Amino acid sequence: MAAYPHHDIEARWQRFWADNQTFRTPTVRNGLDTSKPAYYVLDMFPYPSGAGLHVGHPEGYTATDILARYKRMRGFNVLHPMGWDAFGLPAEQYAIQTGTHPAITTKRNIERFREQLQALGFSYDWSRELATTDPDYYRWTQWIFLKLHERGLAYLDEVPVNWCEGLGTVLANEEVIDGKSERGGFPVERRYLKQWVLRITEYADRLLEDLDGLDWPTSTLEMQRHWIGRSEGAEVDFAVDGHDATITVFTTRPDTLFGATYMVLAPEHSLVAQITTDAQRPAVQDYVDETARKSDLERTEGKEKTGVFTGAYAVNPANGAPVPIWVADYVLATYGTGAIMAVPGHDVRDYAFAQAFDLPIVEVVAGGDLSAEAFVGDGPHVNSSSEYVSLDGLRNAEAKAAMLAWLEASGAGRRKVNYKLRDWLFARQRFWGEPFPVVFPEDGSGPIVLPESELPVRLPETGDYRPSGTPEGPLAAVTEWVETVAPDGRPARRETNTMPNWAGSCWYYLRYLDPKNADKLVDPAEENYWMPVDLYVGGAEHAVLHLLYARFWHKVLYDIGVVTTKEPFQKLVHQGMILGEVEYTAFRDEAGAFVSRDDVAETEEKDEMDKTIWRASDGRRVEGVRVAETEVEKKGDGFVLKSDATIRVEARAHKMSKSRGNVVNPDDVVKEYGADSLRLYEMFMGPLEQVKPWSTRGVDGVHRFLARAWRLFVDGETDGATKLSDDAPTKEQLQALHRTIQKVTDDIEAMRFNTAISAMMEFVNAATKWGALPKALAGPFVLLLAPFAPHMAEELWHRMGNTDTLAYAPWPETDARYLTSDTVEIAVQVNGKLRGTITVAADASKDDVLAQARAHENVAKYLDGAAVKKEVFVPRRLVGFVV
RNA sequence: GCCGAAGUGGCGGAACGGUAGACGCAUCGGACUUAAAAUCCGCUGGGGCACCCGCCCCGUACGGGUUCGAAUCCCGUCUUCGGCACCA
Repeated sequence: MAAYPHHDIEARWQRFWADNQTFRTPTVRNGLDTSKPAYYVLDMFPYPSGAGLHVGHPEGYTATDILARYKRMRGFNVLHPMGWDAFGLPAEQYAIQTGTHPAITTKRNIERFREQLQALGFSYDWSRELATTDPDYYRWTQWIFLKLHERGLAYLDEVPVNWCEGLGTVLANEEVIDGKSERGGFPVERRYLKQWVLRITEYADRLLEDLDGLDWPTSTLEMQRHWIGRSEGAEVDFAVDGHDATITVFTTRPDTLFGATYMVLAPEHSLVAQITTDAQRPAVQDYVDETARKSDLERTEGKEKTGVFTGAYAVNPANGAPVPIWVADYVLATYGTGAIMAVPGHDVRDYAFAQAFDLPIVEVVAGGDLSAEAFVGDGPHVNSSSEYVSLDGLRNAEAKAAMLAWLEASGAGRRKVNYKLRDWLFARQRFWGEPFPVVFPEDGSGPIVLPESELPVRLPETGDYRPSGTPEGPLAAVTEWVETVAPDGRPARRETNTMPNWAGSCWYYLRYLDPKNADKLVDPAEENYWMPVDLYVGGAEHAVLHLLYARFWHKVLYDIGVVTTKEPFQKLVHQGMILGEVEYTAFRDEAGAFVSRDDVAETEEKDEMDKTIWRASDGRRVEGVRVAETEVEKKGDGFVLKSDATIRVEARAHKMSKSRGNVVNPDDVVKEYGADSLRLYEMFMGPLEQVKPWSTRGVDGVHRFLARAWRLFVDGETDGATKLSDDAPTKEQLQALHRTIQKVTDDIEAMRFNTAISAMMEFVNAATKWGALPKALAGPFVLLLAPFAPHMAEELWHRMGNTDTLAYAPWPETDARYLTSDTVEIAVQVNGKLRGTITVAADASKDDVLAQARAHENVAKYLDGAAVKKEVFVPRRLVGFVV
């Protein structure tokens, strides 16, 4: 299907770029001309999986490559690096199965990924390539850990962790979805283990505030804000009647303190055992045991409230009233203080609980109907006074302020800001991760963090990679590695946990600036010149974790003077997912009869392939069968079978997956259509941020466009012979060119690559009609095409007689003279409806245009006999009459 | 349930509040060819009148509103996608 010799061309130019190091960017200390402006355009680096590149990868990479190539032509120094996020579970699992050291697998996968990326013609500076698994790299990951520890931001804690038997490891909260491991879907249970934890909460406020200056998608900013989850309120102390104990609660509604009719402790709360009365002890004990056995999933899935009375009472500090203390699992041990004051009148969860257990509901804010539901809105306070304090008549905001003032004055409470964000569990029981630079002396004294001079702490060359099945990782079994001596000479054991996958990706964007530096993480001169990253492109799945963790580390590095910017990534764009080709699915029952889509119900599963489907009317199983596009037709909102229009079918594109068999392999596309076609198609599909389905026919379309462009230059019969004309371009031709320059330039700047490509297609369509393309237009056009289809552009540039790469040729300038034409077409509306178009001189006066508009035959018909009340004149576009 | 994004031809998608459907795909027709492929040219939202240029009505998920004029702005509803989910 090759309509032009893309194989030869692409191989030749890839070799040229590599041989000539066309895209190598020198370091600042090594001769970079820093009088030029800097542009740092970064891709989220991939995990080099054994499956190789996916068509989703080149989407973002092509977008950044277009920007990189464009900015070079505009005179910027461009930093456009690539590397590998190479620690991770798959290599370790492969190691378990085959005994191959993960380093070997990783190296192999990286080589394949690099080859595949190079086959797509990306203009990376490969001299800056890095891998997180390289000891020269992770030495600095470890170094950052030392700095974190120095500043008290890394600590060992006995924390409830998500122990996953199936993976033989502990998972981070965010790696657990619905009580199962995100990877593999194994059950997860709680266990208490001593683990390294990073104090990210100390940076919560800064992480929140500094979001304001960033050019990021609003959804991502919102997700980060929610994840940090700052809420302002108060801590209130309740004395426990008959015990020398105080229960402190956190509340965002201190104004409702008078409405607190009971309290709830989380089952894990440390005071539960102490305050429970003997009579209630068996019931409480049972309840606590039961919740401990439950996974998070089971705890959250039943929406009905459960709980047990402890028999104890607390004293409401605002009025001295006794408040019964309950234990219930709807209160989380990990948020706030693990205890709440329950105000059923004005909190929906407390209301549900009070209803279930027949607890009193007191109105303290007027305006709702408490017999029906909790009232959470604003209103005047009632029933809220005592000998100590009164809020009656105040609305929420004033009542809050008044109560806070009283709490602080009386010592019963204090203002408090709380966060959903928790400290970051920073240890994994895995082999294939960064070792901690930490040893534990055999005598049982605390951990010793190694000095900088001992870095890097390397992973052992051999080992048994199997999870030990205990919370200790596989490294524990590598005796010759584990047994060591502490810096002071005492025998010691190494920390056998490793760092999580996020560690290496938290700071890689800095190492690209100075990848070979043996003395420093990054030289200040490099950091100063390049940072921050001007454009960062990657998947929305990293909206919270990677981006939040990286921002945290960046701020720590800022505090210790390694970097000079508060934020690492100035502008962020998420590319949308590429789905498989649209598929039509019909449903049939066990007897083989078709069932309409409307009559099919399905279970809600995370993974589509796990869904069960049945006929809604009788509950019998049905199965989906694929039907060809030719078998269906559009009817109403959806598609139906041509053979039976009452049977609606499902028409949708699915996520690419091996099990569905709809994965498109970029290698195949490159082989058949070439890299330029793949690049162009991925950009032409639609807006970068949008989810969009793959279409092989669409690839064909852009390939045809490239072939048409090729034929403008090269005679298909003789190859080599140029078809360009020496004629001076006409004014019309120059106008076409300059409009294209303008449009392509604007669209690249705004990352609207699909419409930039449309503009070039229009130019080629016009040029095809001209018969021959004048040389004076051919050069600028090739330069416009270059960021998108660099191989073809280089080849054509070369064939036009240029001897060097066009990678640094100046970007074509628009000439304003050719952006306007002498005449313009103007729409004529009467009462807002289009009634005709007229062609007038571009600089025609308002009166002339109006006169011409009135003279238009069809317009005149509508104006005839009607009084014109208003005339609208939009220069160069439209006139309107209101009658 | 909450937060965010989005609903436009057969399909992917274009449209500073100003001629809706650019560009591409698919379909159909024509040219070239012994034929096919490739290529080139043309048509293509729906309906109606005219069938010679043309003209009219409807149409951007649905219902309202603002405006001379709304895919675009405002209010409400529905649907889809992504995220969060007892966070006090």
